[in-house]
Amino acid sequence: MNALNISVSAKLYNKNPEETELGKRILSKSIELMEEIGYEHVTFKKIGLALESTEASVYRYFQNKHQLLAYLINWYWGWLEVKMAQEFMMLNSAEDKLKRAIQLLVMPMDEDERIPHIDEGTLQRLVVAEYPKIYLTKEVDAENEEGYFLGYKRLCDTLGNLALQINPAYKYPHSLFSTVISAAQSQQFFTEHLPRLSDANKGSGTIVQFLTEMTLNSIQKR
Amino acid sequence: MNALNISVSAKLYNKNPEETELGKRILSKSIELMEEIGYEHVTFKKIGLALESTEASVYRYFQNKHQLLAYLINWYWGWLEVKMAQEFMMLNSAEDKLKRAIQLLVMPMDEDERIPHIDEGTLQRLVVAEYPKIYLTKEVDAENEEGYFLGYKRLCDTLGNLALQINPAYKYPHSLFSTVISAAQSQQFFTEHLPRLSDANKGSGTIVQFLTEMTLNSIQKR
DNA sequence: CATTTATGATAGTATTACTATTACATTTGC
DNA sequence: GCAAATGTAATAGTAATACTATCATAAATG
Repeated sequence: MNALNISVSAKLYNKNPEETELGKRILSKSIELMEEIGYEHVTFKKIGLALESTEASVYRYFQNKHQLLAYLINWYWGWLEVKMAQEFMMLNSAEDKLKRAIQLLVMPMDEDERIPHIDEGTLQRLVVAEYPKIYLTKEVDAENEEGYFLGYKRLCDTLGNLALQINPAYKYPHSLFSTVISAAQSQQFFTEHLPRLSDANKGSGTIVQFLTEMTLNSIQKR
Repeated sequence: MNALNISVSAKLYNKNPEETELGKRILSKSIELMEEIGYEHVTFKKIGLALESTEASVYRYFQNKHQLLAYLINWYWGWLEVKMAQEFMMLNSAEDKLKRAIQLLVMPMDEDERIPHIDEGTLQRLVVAEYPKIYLTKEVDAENEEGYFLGYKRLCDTLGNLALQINPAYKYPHSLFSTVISAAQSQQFFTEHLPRLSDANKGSGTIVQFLTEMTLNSIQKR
């Protein structure tokens, strides 16, 4: 049960929250709180209160709410990639790896006991509910240069390369996997809140099947 | 050059903006302003100022910024559907209609001179930059009941039915087209701001090809 | 001509998103 | 064991935001 560190760009915090107790409690509580009341309704004051600490203390770690969300979401993509790398070791074909990757994107996550201060399941639900908000802003270009989106980009690359192993002539690996990852998130959201926009009833099985078919049909040479 | 009216649910405004001059100017100016400075930076005060009117006047038409955005985006989906219906009359096969629909989702739009107070091109760019924000909130279930997302749902249905004409056994028409419509938007955004997440260089051609291939490969019986 | 409707002008409130300062407790380095 | 650095709490203050309310007036309508 050795510790595991997910690396997140230093531009995503004022002061590294992984390095102090309060920092870790901020991560833990803000995931909870954001998932519970929604990003828009969160303020640093409320986080401070929930921590029995203060607004000012939270500001020491993160410049603002947006940066905090970006941190959490990047952490999640980084963690998913580690998780995928582990699982891929047990698989041989690129196709099996892709299938497994799609499952990991969609299936509810268990707590990773190597990282006690972050509840991965809650974080996953947070990502489903909020992830496009980190790039859909007028600051996207500046933040892109700061590395706000590296986690997402890396994950897309990884999956895109698997696709190219299956069919080196496939022309749209980046577009396909940014689409698949987005769809993995939005289909979960739609299934729960806007069911007319999906064909899944409950559970993640249908979403996995839909995405797997779509992915493999797109890649395969014919 | 006869007028054309796009119907938007009455729950999406306090007072129908299409019915007064000021209302139309509010639509026109807020599209411009939101596209220019971004949703987050818009306030009703700024809209009032841009109109040489007042904050209070804007509040008479819309309860808040979120409702205004929802109105504009619904208007856009409604307008797109009308546009598609027109174009479909000139086409015979469901496949051709789907191909054309994807083009309309992605290609830059010309101003529709039947509706002088709305610049469809600017509105399209606004939708690309902001559309998930109308449903990614904790209020989604309540707003769904008010009809905030009808435009999107109807468009998905329409395209899903075309897919079923091609292959009545296809299992995921709703998921596929909510994915394709979302991807049409996000690929435009990525191409401009996060190019590592797409394979398109410039222009909308590559995006259209990618989406068309993905769609047809998914639907087709094999 | 009377009245409804639309708009403008102004004021006010609670909340948010910060910034700054001070003080104190704890850890660490020597 | 002491000094310095670090982490945190407490408090105060500011500018902007998101509204709500009221009143006056102009224009449209019946």
